[in-house]
Amino acid sequence: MGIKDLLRFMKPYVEPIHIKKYAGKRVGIDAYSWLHKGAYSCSMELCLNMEGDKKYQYINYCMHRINMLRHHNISPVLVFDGANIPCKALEEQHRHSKRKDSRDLAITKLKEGNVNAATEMFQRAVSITPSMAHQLIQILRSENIEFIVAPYEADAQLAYLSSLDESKGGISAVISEDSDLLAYGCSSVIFKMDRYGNGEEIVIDQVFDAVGCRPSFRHFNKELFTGMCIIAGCDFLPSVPGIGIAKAHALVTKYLNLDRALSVLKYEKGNQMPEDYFKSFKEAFAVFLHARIYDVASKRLKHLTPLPETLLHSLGDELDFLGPDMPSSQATAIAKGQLDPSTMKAFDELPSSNGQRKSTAVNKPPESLSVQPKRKLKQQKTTESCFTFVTSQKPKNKRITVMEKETKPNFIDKYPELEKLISSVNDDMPSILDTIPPKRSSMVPDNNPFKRRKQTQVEDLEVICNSQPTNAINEVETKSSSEQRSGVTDLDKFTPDSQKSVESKPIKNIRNQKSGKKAESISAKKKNSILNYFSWK
DNA sequence: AAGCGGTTAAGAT
DNA sequence: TTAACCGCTT
Repeated sequence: MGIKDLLRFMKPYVEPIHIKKYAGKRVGIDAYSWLHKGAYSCSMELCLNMEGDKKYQYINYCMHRINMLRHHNISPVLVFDGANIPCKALEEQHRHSKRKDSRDLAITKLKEGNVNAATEMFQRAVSITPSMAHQLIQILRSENIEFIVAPYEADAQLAYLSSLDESKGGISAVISEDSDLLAYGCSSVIFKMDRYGNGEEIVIDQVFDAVGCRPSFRHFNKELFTGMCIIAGCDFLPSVPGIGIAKAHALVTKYLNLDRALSVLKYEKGNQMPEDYFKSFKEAFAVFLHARIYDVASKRLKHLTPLPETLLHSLGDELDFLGPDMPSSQATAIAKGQLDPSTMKAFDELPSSNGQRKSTAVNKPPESLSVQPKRKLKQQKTTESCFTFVTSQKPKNKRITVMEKETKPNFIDKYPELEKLISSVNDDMPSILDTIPPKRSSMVPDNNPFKRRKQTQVEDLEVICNSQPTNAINEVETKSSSEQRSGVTDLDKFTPDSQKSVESKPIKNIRNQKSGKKAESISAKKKNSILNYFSWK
């Protein structure tokens, strides 16, 4: 996922920070990455759609982090993925089938009694369903936490918000794990943020401005940077064999012009280059720079950055690969979390995550459990456990221990029979949670557990942060004319001589040998050349 | 020197 | 599931 090796390559520009750097600011969050991490701890419960509240622990995880941010006076803005864009359809399909395989294997292992192996496979099998996202959204609503569901890629939406002034609903930084954010043009991205708020930040303007730091990005701009990312290999277009991030960077640095860089690339690697590479490149470029996003102010879909008429033309007036446009009302309903962006059905009418639960109760977030008449006692306890982030008067460490111990001893005892396991887990759980006084959540915890641990760590970090690289003197700046730079990234000027090659079959190379069948069926569609590349994966 | 496939160690929940 | 490392290839 993301841009191959980009983060490693950008290492010199990574700065350890603490999130409190953004105190008083709005910060965007790639909700999917949190949902996914949160789902690890309850992957089996989610995969099997087991009864009980354990499967809502991912919500706990997300809220924990949200409250950590709020503790530092940061306004979180959670951004959810919408529909898949067509160019990602194949990859999604692929992931889905891998997850299904993992799930089947997990169940087999479980039946065999190998719980450890089963757990591992369940963790590979979890997928984040719209239903899960919606459950988190319901909590966010009730807790007055800002969120938005992107029409398509959350990354693009985050990049758009990142480009807006805070006074216009913009955000000052993005928390994510995905290097794609940089390719989308986010100005400030925080990677690997832990539960205390420590993370690694890349600020793209600092990258462009840095003198004497290698690799040098002097004279780069966002378009060139995105172009470099695509050449290095991204989700939408694999790199030409033998080309990685370093070569891509060297090419773009040398010519500061994507047309020329690609021409040279074709000259040097033409024989290994798919015929429609240029067109695919342009489409990938459009995905990164002109993706469809939701504009809150106008309540409409817009392009991340305005799409030049000429580029539109050179793409054959064909923008389906960005996902279809949609009416304002629909886009708004999606953005507000009222419509499932994939099915376009209202969320309340959705069946539960795997579509087979009888009771609606299990489909509701833990918050609602206190009004469920059935199994009241147990559920109230667990409900509380789902909100430990908010109020606990207890020391955090104690809580964490409780949560950890809650699971394993339980299902280990029961593994021999899957059916029993599914139906009865939680029903006779040891009441470890009994020791926790049932308290109702309050939004802003004064006793926020993140505080203590953080302060010491943060101070250490600040020392690190202040030590800037000072080897600047050695850097010899390459002279390049500004005329050369101006407009050089204008993709409209692309003159690929192989536009029609979209219809041609993908060139055989190492990557497509395994999936030749798929590749052909796709090229038969001859719709979108990016798809041809996906079939190679 | 860079890419790339394979292996291994460390991390998280 | 990364990240780091090794050895082989270009």
